Amino acid sequence: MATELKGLTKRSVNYSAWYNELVVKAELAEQADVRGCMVIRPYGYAIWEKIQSELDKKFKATGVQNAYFPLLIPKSFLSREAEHVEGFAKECAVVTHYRLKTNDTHDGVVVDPDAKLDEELIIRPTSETIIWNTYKNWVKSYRDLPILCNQWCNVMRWEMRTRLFLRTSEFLWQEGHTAHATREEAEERAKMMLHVYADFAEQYMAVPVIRGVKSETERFAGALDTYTLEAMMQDGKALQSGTSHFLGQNFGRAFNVQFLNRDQKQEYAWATSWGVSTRLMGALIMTHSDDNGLVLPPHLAPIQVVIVPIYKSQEQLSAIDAKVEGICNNLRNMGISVKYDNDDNKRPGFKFADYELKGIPVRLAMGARDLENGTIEVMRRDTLEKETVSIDGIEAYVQKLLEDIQANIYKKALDFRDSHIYECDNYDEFKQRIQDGGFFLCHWDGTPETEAKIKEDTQATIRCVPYGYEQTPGTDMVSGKPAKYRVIIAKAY
RNA sequence: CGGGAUGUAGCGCAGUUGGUAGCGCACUACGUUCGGGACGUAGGGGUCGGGCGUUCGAGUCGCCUCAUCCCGACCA
Repeated sequence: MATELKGLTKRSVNYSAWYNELVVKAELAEQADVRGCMVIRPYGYAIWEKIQSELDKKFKATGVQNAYFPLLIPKSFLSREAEHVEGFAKECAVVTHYRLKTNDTHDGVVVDPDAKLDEELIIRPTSETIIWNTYKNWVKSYRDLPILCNQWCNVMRWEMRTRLFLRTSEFLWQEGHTAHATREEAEERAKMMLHVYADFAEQYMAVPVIRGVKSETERFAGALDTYTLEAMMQDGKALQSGTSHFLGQNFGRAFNVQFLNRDQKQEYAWATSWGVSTRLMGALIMTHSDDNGLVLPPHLAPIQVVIVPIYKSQEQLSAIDAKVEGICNNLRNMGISVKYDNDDNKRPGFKFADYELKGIPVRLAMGARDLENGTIEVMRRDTLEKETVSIDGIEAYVQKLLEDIQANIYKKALDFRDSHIYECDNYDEFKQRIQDGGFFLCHWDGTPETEAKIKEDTQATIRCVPYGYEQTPGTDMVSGKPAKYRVIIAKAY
């Protein structure tokens, strides 16, 4: 992959993976001083806000309400659910003290040993435990159900290894936690949220996703079923982009959330949880970016259109200002976000390159020539094509162009993905070809042993049992045993 | 937690056999420029990650330590 960006000198040369290093580091985020944490710059955060607001609308349309629960979780809560604690124990940040004091030499502070907590507190890696401990007080009757809560918050997982946006120690996400009176209702909710995520990924992020179910070993800690979205990045690797879990009665039992059902019997509540994180921004970058930087889908771009004036004198600028003002107003009235950059400190060429790096879908440029001819230059970020069009009807033209871009980058990503999905029935062939990336549809006998062998031999994992693919029985390429269906196998981030 | 590497100006880096710190970009001022990351002139900015040691003298050598990055195992 090319890494050299014109004008960036050596800043760019060091990054081999431009799509998750250069663009992100240069424009959206940077590493904080704390291990594996990140600083999200305002422009990057604007993208996250857009993701938040659009997803939030979709959640609310299904009856979900937002709430907020504590950051700190008593250590004992985590161990109430056996699998859950096992899954997260190795990556928890722990609060042990509540006070500092001045050191002996009076030039710094130390932890006050007298301020040790009786019970340590865990910085939430996820909030099932503290939320279900709260639900206990909310649920007495089937009439109290369902509870459909979501929270937008940060969580912390002290990962061995971090990657910007994909696996940071601290990350922003939303986590939905629902409680239901029946198994069917909970399962339905878990599946429903997967489809909410999938629709969002495809319609807003223009990221095609495969919906499916995780194998037992890849399941969330404490879940009976984990539904997942798998997206393919430009290097052919899979990125898990959203999960929804059917948790059965595990947390109801662990936190004693019982209710009297219609048959007047005590029953444990049924649970789901589902989440997406700032990892989605990683997916966005790694799916669409090119050598000129980020390519944002119009439906998510904080700025959809940027207008750059080209002028030699203040008089010319004033004339352009006047002309552009009307266009800006019209576009805004159509619900299109526009930035008119008449900042005198930067030259046009710089602005062009800069907004391309930022992924602004459409750029309009107006200069003296255009003033004379009644035209304007339009550039679309996805193909970098430029054309000069009449200023009459430019607003409708831009509106249509934005939709074209949205559709085009989705199609481009979809074509790429579909041309890198292969059916494979021969293990030796598989082992060789998987090294170049791609998704492999292979028969699986359903055993963890086979799964482990594939992982050991190739580092690839079973991503999911996919929906939407016609399934025929066959033979497991590893074990030779009969298999009921094909699974998606890929290398993953 | 194993293996590898790196810490020098805001960013990216150079710094030879030890001799008192430099380059590009960025930044400031002025001028010329302005249709694809402009140019000239003049400037500002550094406890060389930290500590201890060797030495007349350490960015450079030794030991310790901290941090970050990359590759694995673990994970959204």
